[in-house]
Amino acid sequence: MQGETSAGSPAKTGQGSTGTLGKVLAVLETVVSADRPLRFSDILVLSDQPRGTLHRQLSHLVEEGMLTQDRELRYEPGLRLLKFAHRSWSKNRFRAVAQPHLRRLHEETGETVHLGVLNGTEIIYVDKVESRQTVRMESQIGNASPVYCTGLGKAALCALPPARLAEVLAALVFHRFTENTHLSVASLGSDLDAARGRGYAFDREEHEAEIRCVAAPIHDAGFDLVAAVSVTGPAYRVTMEQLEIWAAPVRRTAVAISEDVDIRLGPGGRFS
Amino acid sequence: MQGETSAGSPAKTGQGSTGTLGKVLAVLETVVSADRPLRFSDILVLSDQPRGTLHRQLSHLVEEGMLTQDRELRYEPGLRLLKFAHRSWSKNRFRAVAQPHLRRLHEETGETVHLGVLNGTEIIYVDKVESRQTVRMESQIGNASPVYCTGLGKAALCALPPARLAEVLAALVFHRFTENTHLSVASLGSDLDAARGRGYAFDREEHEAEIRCVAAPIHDAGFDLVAAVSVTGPAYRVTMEQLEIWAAPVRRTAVAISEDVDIRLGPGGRFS
DNA sequence: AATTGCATTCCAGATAATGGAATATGCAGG
DNA sequence: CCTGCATATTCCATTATCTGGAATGCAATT
Repeated sequence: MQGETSAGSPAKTGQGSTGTLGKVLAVLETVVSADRPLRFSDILVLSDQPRGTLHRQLSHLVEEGMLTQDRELRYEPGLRLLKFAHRSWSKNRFRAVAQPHLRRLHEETGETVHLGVLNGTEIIYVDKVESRQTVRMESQIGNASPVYCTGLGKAALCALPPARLAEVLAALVFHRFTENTHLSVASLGSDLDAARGRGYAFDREEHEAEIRCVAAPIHDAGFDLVAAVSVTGPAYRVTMEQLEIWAAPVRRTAVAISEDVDIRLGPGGRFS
Repeated sequence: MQGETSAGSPAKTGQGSTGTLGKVLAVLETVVSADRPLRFSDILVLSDQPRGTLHRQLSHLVEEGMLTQDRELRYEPGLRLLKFAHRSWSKNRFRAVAQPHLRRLHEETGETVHLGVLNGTEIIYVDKVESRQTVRMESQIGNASPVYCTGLGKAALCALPPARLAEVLAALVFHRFTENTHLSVASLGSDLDAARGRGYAFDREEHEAEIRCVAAPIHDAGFDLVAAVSVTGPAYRVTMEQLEIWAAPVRRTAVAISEDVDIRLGPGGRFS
């Protein structure tokens, strides 16, 4: 009953079990995911709803502040989403527990540290610590990336019990981001086996060219929460040798967070 | 038809015109606003829905990833909210246009700079620049504060055409945050008149003790977007005299952003 | 075993969502 | 000024979905 919620692929989310809510959220997701404001007819093509229905759904979303309309009638994400997210983020207990550990890891390595939570076939970035004060949420927080091409994603998969891993693997849809991106379960699988053996996973410019990282898995006692920490940097500065050196502190951090989660959040103290 | 959407008071949001969506979002807001995970019966008391209905709504929200349930059956905000917000924030065109101006203002003053958008009777923090790398979204981004006790809020109200100002004032519900908080429309009104005259508003420890700020209004040509910039700091370091000095650069920044919005986003180029 | 305090499920009836078709609106070019 | 085209918006009979009071399930507690 709580298996494959996730909101996996960008395509169709609410198949029907959530009634009208699923459909409306699918529409919302369509608009929010778009990289430009969409007009009614754009959305009509992207969604599989009939005209009248879609129009009412959009009106309701606007009226509720989840979407806004500009003067040219195009739809854009609304401010209420930000409001929701702020609360959701600032009260996330898992993040709060992990934060001091991330800080420490950042001090040891000097590079950007990320914390991501496994959500279906995606990793959602929940926190980050970086030196340059380019800063802010802009970068990553809330961003969702595929599991198969990120250090965080692969590390998280390593922590997963076999049955659940199989589910995730079966649900993957591969997309080539760089020339190193895994494009098959076979290829990904052997990488995962190696990572599981070592206790940490690499991202060898698989998601973005010139970016590398090491990541280690985090999980709570019941595997309700599966996550990962990573240290990331530009290829010119961060060699594979360097990553091997950082692997130890990254693992240590991951273990420390895992322990803290079980202690501080207690049994049944999920995250957010 | 687009008047008092807003989601004003924390109490009851969806009155019915948005059908079932409004009710579900009200439930979501209840859970997300709470400062601790809520059990079913807690929510039952807070919402005015009957048992069966509420239970189904919560199930649907969980299934869609908007909420999560921990092992003790308590409900917490889900990760999908973060995902939505990231996109909503990172694509916000108004924020992108304003950012360089905020940076410049921060360099001039050395204190924290905020950007907020008026939304009903609240100001929603959309961006911020600060020196200390305490950093990140944690602080404010996405946070919603009342208009009547914040510099940003009062500045934004100054920009409002009389008719719309009256609407907002009529909808206010006052709450005392400090001993300086305005508690009546009369008191707020004369403060606003003074601010309008000067071109900038103060927050004299009205929202939080020991915190002061100066803020100036921003708006686009059609008043579809009403916002404000501010410089904020701790009272021991930031005197009222200091604020008077910063008023000029703050106003300049506000004007520059207003102009940029009309140029760069063009007519009908709303924000988000 | 009985009780209490929950969460969860049921199902007939009420209501709001549906969706195809008609209408309105805005903007070209004739 | 009219006409045609491409949009967005509204209508309304049908029906799927939501509603909500009451019954049931499930664990702790006494």
